[in-house]
Amino acid sequence: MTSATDISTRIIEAVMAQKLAPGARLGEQQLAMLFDCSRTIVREALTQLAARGIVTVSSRRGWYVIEPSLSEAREAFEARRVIEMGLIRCTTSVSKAAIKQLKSHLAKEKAAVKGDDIGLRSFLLGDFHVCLAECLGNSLLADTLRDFTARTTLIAMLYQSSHDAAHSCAEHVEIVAALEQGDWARAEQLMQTHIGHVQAALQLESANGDPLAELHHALKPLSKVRTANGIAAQELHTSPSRKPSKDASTYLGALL
Amino acid sequence: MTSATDISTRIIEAVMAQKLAPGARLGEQQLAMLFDCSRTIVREALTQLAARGIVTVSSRRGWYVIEPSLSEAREAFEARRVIEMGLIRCTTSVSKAAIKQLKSHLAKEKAAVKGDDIGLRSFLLGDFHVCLAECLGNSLLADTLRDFTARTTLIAMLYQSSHDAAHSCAEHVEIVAALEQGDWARAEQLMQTHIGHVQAALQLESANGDPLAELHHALKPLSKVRTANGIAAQELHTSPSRKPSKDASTYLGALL
DNA sequence: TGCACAAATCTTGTATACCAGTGGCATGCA
DNA sequence: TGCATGCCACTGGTATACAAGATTTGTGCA
Repeated sequence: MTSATDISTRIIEAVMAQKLAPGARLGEQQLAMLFDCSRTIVREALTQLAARGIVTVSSRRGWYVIEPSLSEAREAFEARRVIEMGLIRCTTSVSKAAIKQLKSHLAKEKAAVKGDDIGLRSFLLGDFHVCLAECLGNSLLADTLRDFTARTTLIAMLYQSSHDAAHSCAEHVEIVAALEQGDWARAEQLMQTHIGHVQAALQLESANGDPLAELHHALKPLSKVRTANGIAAQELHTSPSRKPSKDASTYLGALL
Repeated sequence: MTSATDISTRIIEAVMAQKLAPGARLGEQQLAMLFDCSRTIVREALTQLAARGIVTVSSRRGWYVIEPSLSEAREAFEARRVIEMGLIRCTTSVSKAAIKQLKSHLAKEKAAVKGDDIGLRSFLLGDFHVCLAECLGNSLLADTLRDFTARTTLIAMLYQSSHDAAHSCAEHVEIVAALEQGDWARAEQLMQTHIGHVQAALQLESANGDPLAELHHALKPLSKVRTANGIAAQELHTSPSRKPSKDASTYLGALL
């Protein structure tokens, strides 16, 4: 038995951990088995996520993790830039406790970057930004940022991000250092370039002026796309076997 | 028969039109009758709105329009400031069509300010900001802003805004003029002061250092609070008569 | 062999039945 | 009269049954 919020939280976390790829199917029945609850609860969770822009429902076909278009990708990055830079710009002071919490987060990030849990690494790199917003004293924007970060994570998966985790982490460290010194202007500038780096690592430009490029990329064999990040994409995208076993853990395992 | 999205849209609009006050009760059964659908659909709509932070559910008691606390109010205004100013700051050009659309919106605003439909006036004054975000090319932030604007509208109702509609509208006109001239810095500055004015019109400060002031205000008779805006609060807050008639239109009429 | 059509199956959409917690009201006792 | 307690009505919480659309599979014909 699980609550709807638990399920939606788990799905968001799985997305941030790159364990659920764009386009992944989220069958109501499958989730109900997986979380040992009725479809009603699953539906509630998926409805929440749809309102937050993480999943969409295709009528009588199923629920799917969103696959942001190029323009949506651009908007998502712009939105993050606006919020995160604006948040720093509006900051006048950061408490000791907040700095401590951020540093604690950075420690976790560093450990994850050294370790081999790619999911955890991806999650923490994204969660830093949520944590930052929270520490800067605006949980409303933090919640919004969580959704947007999940979005950009999906975009990164979809558009083959070549971004380096260690580099990202190092930039996070610099940002926190600037905040600790009270150098807001520098922190803002660092955030600007940081998000720029993340965005630049995508292959968004390929479609500029060439409407076929997107299609071309979309039709690439999945194995090529995903193994670069060391994630077994097949497992994510494959639909359940025709006669699904009662053991739901055989698929959607990313959520457990 | 109505879809869940229709219902949630209607509720958001009612909030922006100040036709649903903070704390207003949204009974599932009542809404189901009002919109001629089952509780399932209503529940879906309310779940969406809860995810967007417009309503909350009190277990086994009912759904209620949120009543933002002082700190939530502060966060909401900061969030709006961050997003709207950031959006203007990131703007490099505004299309002719966008300016035209904004001017069309301003015309509607002016008409509403002169007219006597207070609901429409309130809605349009808030919708301007959503429209602006849309025209600046970010519908993701526009959607976010819709929720935040609804939030600040509720805050304005809760904390007795003394804000003047005509003044607000005039400021909107100035902002669009600055955008048309390509004077982003000025537009940003105008937006800053505009949101500042809206926020300053609230009685948020009263509670600074005096924890009783909030309680004191909260316990004021509602009629005092609301009639200043010319809205019959009783109608909004009054619970249905003990033996509710089948005719749902007797209450929650704000939604029709 | 290839294609069109039909049936079966799977999946979501919606309504409803039933359960459980909350609050109000009446009753009875001090 | 004032207060505590127990009952009842009401409201949301959850599961489930059934309907309806989409997709896939199977079959027969050219």
